[in-house]
Amino acid sequence: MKAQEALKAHIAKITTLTDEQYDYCLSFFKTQHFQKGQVIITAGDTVDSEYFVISGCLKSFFINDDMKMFILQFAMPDWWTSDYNALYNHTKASINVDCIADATVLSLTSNDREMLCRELHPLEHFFRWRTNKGYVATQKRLLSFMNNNVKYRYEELLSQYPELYNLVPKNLIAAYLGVSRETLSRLYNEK
Amino acid sequence: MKAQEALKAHIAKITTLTDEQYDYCLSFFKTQHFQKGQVIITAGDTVDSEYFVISGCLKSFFINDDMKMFILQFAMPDWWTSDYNALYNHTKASINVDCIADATVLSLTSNDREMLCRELHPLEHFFRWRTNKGYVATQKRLLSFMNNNVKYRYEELLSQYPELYNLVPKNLIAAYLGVSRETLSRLYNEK
DNA sequence: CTTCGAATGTGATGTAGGTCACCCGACCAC
DNA sequence: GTGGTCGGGTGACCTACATCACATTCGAAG
Repeated sequence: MKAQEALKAHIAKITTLTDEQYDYCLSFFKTQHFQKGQVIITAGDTVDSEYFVISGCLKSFFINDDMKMFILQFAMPDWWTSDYNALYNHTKASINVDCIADATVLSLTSNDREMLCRELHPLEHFFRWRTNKGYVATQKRLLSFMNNNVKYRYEELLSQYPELYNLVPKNLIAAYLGVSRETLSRLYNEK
Repeated sequence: MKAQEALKAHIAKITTLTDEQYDYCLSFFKTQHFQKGQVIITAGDTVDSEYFVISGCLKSFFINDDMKMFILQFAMPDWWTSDYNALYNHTKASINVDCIADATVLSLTSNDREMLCRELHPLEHFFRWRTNKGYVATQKRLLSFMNNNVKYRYEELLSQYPELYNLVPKNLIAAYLGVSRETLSRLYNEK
């Protein structure tokens, strides 16, 4: 199946499993389809899975007391997303995940992940690598946040992910950059 | 030895090793002492180790083109620090690490870490856990950055790590919060 | 004791970005 | 068609914080 092949290729970049091991692993992943607008994780609910994006686009975001939205991540193909804080600490979700563009994902429950990591050392290696990549990327983003103004961060984002420009409405881009949509709108029009 | 016992206890919270395995692991860690002001990692140099803090305090920080400093992390006892981006991607360091308060640390080279992870599955599990913790914490900090004003973040920081108040000069606190020291100074005096 | 520099406080002024208000046009559902 | 919602633009005004300049305190080195 196509979706599983994509995940297999993704894992194979980092670690090596036998075909039997792949089949075993992949049997715990569930293919799911989401439509634009569909909610996947709701703040306050319990979370038991993480999601590997095959196609389409999800977003993970936080809503504060003033109902303002802050986007943690646009999850594009080959990316993973969930509320990892809730997932690892077994607490209620504090962030939301929903679907921005019709998506196909593979979902894996936290229990199954831990079980697979216990049974298959190479897979634990893979997940260590993956989390590490997320950690480094988040640190970079934090630094850019402290260091650079909105304009710079906007151009940085679009040069890294040009596809976002057409895929995602500007108010969501603004929520990712941590500015108001008005300010973002002024950036590329004036000057 | 005392330092090694602290690390052993730290690892034991997450995973289980036999005494022989502990001895083996710990033999790759090197005890080092640093004095206040001493530099541990310099941006531009190569990085080959990460550091587990036994006592004292280190900071990891970034210096931008205007020579402004941004602090990524105050590394207190039981914390790990390094330039993980450089360490994992084998690039030159882009951040610096130095010593804020006389410190004892255990250092581990990246090569040894990878080798130990390969040989000892439980240790790979430990490192996955640790990175995950850092990832979640950094995401939280990023959200707080987008969401909260300086005053809130200042109080959040001090309520979480009250010992910083006496240990660390205020200009470093400001560099962690991403504001000027003048603004921080005004926060607790006026009002 | 004196000198120096680091850490800190504080006033005056500048500015990036937020907030509010209102606008338009596109795309539905009915 | 009409009404509603969503994405997006723009003007007027506000505010949090930066920047610059200078003063003060205090501890370490001489």
